[in-house]
Amino acid sequence: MDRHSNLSIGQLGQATGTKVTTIRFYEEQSLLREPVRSPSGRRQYGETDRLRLAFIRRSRSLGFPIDAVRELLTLSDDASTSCTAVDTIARAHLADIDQKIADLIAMRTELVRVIGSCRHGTVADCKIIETLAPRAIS
Amino acid sequence: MDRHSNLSIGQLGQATGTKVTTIRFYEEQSLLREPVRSPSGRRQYGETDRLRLAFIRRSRSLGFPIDAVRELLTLSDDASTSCTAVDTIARAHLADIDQKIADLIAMRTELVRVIGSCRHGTVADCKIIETLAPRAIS
DNA sequence: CATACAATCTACAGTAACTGTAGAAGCAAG
DNA sequence: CTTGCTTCTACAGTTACTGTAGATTGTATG
Repeated sequence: MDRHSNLSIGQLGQATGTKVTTIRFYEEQSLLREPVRSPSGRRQYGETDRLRLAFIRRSRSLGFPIDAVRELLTLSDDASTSCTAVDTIARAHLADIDQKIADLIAMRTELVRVIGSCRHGTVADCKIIETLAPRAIS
Repeated sequence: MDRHSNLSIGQLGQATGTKVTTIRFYEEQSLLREPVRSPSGRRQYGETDRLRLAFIRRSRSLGFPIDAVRELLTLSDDASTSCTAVDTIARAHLADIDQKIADLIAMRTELVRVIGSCRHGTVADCKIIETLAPRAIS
């Protein structure tokens, strides 16, 4: 239908906000199929490729790891798949994100506590260093 | 004073919750000095090493990158350094963490929106896939 | 003492998801 | 024709470890 846009790798990159090297990387990872080549060996892409890459980029921007993106692509290629599989992947990823947020907040809380103890003297009685080192506490 | 504990690398690992390979890695990264060796070439650590490693582990658990830990160690080695340098590193790290949290929360918000649109049909009319792919939206 | 098993040694590959580089070749414009 | 940009392949570097192979050493038991 519409694969006649004939984009160079640079143009595809422009169109999707993707670096050229990253596109080649996705190809190597089999997220993108190997494109048609020009007589001199340059990659030529069409609208289908652009849409697929856009899908990949959007998934990645939501933090889905490459493996999950690969699964999502496979699922989306088969229109009869149950959407439940898609939902499962997305919820697993959400749980991951929640865990990361929780970890970072815990880290942050502790770090703020450490920073708050700084009295801006010399390191000799620096509370930050002391807090980091069990040495000076015990 | 107290460097006569003579710990094997395994014992040092036990004492600080660090894997043996990680300890060797820290040595390679010059976070830990090269320890004394036994006649047969095995590493022997003392209390000073244990404290230094504990400092590293605590810093790492707060998310300080290795380079920052290296700086903190250097600073803490010179008792006359101004604590301000330490404070600066810690605050920079805090800003980093805050940015990461903000990014994750934005991601999460968007992901929840995507997941919420799932009606559990087939992929053919899966809102998650649609949301990921610009194709079906336009 | 012999033997088995655990711990240690060095050196290197693998992880995640790219990014950057080198060196060669193609392509368009002046 | 030359300049300069894009593209090509192939490979190294990033972060902070983790795991593995193959060899050696130390320890405990029979």
